[in-house]
Amino acid sequence: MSDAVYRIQMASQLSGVSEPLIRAWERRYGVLNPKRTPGGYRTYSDADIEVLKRLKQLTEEGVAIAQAVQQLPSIKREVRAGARTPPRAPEPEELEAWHQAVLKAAARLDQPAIQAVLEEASGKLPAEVFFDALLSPLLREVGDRWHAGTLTVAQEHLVSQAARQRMNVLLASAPHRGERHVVCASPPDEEHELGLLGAALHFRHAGWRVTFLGARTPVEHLAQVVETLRPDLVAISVVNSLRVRPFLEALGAALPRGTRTVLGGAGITPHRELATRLGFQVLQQFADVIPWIQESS
Amino acid sequence: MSDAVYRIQMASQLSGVSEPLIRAWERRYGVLNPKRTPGGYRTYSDADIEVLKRLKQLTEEGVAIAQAVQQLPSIKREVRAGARTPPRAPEPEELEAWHQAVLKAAARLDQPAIQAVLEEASGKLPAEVFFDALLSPLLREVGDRWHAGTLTVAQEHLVSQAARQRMNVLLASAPHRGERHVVCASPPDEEHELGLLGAALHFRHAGWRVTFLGARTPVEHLAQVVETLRPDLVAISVVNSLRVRPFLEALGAALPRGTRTVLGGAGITPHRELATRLGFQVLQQFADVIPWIQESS
DNA sequence: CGACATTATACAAACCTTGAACAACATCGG
DNA sequence: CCGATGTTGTTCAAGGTTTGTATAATGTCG
Repeated sequence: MSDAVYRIQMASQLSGVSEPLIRAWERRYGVLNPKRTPGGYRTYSDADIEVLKRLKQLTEEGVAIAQAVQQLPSIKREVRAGARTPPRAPEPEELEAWHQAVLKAAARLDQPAIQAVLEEASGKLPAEVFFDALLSPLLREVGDRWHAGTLTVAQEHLVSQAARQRMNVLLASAPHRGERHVVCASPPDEEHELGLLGAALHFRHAGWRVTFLGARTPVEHLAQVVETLRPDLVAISVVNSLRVRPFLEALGAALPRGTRTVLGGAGITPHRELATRLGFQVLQQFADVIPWIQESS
Repeated sequence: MSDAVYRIQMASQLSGVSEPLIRAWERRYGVLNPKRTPGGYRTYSDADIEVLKRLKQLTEEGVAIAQAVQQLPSIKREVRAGARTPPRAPEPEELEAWHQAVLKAAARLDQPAIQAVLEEASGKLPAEVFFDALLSPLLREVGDRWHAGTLTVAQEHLVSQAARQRMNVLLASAPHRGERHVVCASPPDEEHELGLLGAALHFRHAGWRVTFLGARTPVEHLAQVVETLRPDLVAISVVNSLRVRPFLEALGAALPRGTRTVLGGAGITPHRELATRLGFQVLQQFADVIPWIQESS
């Protein structure tokens, strides 16, 4: 509550709640009592933004705003608890401990132990933070070590198998409903599914309806789904697929005109130009969906 | 948690009871006394939703609503205790209803609906029964229909994707530790993972420690794991792998002498003889692990 | 001055409520 | 077997509530 730094326009952009609506909520339900400048301008703090985000999420899940507001005390408690740890690195020591514990268990090929650590961590962290701050760096390191030869294929697979399983659990328990609809998929010969799972998780928590087709999706399959469901967005993750070029061309031909499509993952970088020419949007990493999700259509 | 947050529309969606019926039940039998907003709108809590779900289940089983209502006190006690409905033998009609519901949702390409049905079923049935009596036949039918051309590739994938996700959730929440240790895997070019997941689930519930390597396991990977962990058993599922023969030969060469190995799945049948000669045990279907699990010691 | 905010009022779409009626079905006495 | 009666889920219309957005007139900031 100390630093009230954002004006209403910025608060609106950061939270995804429209300006008039923020004022309406304040007037009608007394949500937030933003400090005012001498001239009467509202100023919002980071905590205020979080509250707004949470309220928006609740309404998108089908809870009426009037009822959502009644939960304000618990929401604020949540926010305060979440704010105690910096959003970037929640408890760096604990994260590092989990990180090392997984690597140790992997060295022993002890899958139950890997799963146990991931389960503990995913229980103590918000799902998205779990993915962004622990799982994602962990798998990057495991991949690097594998390339460097200090980790065997078995160890690498064991970790990614456990990670995939945990992500499936998180995804299944994430909110389901949403106005906007995204279809998540990867090329037919793509083996890595985790980036896509991470993206799907972010979308769900941002209030999207997610249809998850998974890695190794035939173009024909994807086209059928898009044609029938007409999603607002198609999100495609490319990591180690080898046939990106034919895939992109087939995709361009198969998708209905005007389908908004975003591509992400390490594997897309070499084909950025082709993808752009075909009308796709390209992200450097799939982590970059995060800001993109907020941007409204 | 007595927060009454859902309006009647949401309560209807979440419980599966139609809006007018919720009101009718309230009017006629005094079921639930939802709080009201100042304007008179009903608001329901999570516990209310559970009660509605339970009532719906009872009526669908043939219990008259008037009778079901008399059980309300015990229902509410159940809900308050958070107790799941006691596991019971799968009712053929209910199974059939779920079965059809999934097929219908698949026809609409409605993945959230598929997931919802599977989630409901897996909550009401013991995990193994859920797999054996619902998921397994369901996927066989979906596969058949796909071959027959009455189901598109998209619909088939959507169902198996949702099934895989649900199985991952079940597997993650199954008991972890055990005396005997089994490693579950499939050939490097195997695409179907569900049979393997089912087997893993059975093993876990039978008290085994399971190391789950998943579909598409390189032989090298499997060999490393077996060599290090020295499991009591290696279980391998083969469904639509095309290179079974080289896989089996590589496996025979790579696994340590005396590794007890069991092979199952539709894809193994043509190679039964070779497998037996190499010292592997062959099951007709992977469902046959079930007696096998118990038998061994 | 231009971009941005403020308040107050208004409005339409989506949503909910009540009460009554209705159709389908079972049960029971004749 | 028939019709009467009760149960149960659904449908409809009229009228109120909630909620996001729009407008106008005015003020603040850099």
